[in-house]
Amino acid sequence: MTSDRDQLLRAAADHLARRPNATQDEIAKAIGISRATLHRHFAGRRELLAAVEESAVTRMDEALRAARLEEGTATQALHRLTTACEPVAPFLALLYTQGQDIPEQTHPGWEDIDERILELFRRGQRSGEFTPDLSAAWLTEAFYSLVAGAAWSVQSGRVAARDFQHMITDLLLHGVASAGRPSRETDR
Amino acid sequence: MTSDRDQLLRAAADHLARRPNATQDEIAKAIGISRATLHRHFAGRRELLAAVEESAVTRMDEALRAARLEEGTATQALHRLTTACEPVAPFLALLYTQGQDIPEQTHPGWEDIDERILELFRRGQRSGEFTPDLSAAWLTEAFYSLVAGAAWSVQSGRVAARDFQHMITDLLLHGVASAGRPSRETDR
DNA sequence: CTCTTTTGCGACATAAGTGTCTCAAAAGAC
DNA sequence: GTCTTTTGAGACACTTATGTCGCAAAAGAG
Repeated sequence: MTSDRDQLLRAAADHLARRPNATQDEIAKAIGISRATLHRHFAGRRELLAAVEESAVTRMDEALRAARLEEGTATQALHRLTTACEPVAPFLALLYTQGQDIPEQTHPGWEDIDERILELFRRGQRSGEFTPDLSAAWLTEAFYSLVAGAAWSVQSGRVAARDFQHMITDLLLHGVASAGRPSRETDR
Repeated sequence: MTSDRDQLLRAAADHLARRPNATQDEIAKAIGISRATLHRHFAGRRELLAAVEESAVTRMDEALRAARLEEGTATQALHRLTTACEPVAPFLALLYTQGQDIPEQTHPGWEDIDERILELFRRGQRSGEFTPDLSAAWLTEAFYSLVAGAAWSVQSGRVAARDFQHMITDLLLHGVASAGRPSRETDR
């Protein structure tokens, strides 16, 4: 039984998102391999988390590239961003459980990622699509929070995976108040 | 130097929110007491987290009671809820780092709390104030996510504490898109 | 099929963190 | 001021988890 490292990483990340204090022994059991094998791939918790983060940064980078945030309206770009983030969401949810200082301080890649998302919100504000009443910093934080929250809800079965993109962007763009909400076609 | 248990709990929770894997030794140092004293108040990590959760449930219960969610419009109630949650937000942020299964499974109090928030969103949907396009389950999850995200942002200095209530409810009610946003007075 | 690589198991060594205890010092109460 | 309570420090015992190793079995490659 040869294990695909990426698959192991994903399964381990999933388990850790639910049980952030899990031991290596517990993780190994949960994903169906031996502790020795887990150790051969990720020599301890530190290295496992570092691999998760590395993977998250790489995938977020790819997602952002695929989303081409400078093209089209800011609203369209936000849709593309959310869709592109979906496969990375479980990783982001896990990183949230490790504390807020990890992303910013341990991997330089986050700075660039944050800056690009921040710039999207700023662009939307400059173009008049997005309100200037809420700071771009808060909007970026809110975006991450909603993505992580959605990932957890999907994982726990409270909401359907197919609604991921829609529920985040709909709430982020239009909020919950009925008054002022666009009809279904106005977004595009 | 006599330590106030509640104050210790608060300080420990703050530290743990930033460093979820911190040892008791590290926590004790960070909050300025000895490990022995920390142990006298909270006999180990398990007991510390249990105290945090107990405190969070109690405070959320009080917050919900103070917010009187059945009174007035759902929109008004949401404002009151967010304001009332503010002092509990750092505890909620910490509980997020401990995994999503902790709140629902370890303390029965969360069920009641969740149900009351869920009911607020449902009430808003029934009255036509809130859109039926987004599930109440997602809205409840999103509410928690934004509260935790705001708590982290305030803690890290990225946004100002005085903006807590406004930035959450504004985003949750109206979203970020300029089109369709109410003027400043339409909320009340 | 053979040969190579990967894996799991079990045992034990090692490391890190927690629990416990004593006692003097510090702080609180009156 | 005296007496009581709380605290911190240090030492050591205990617990838990991780690291390491050898080797046979399982799996993969050709």
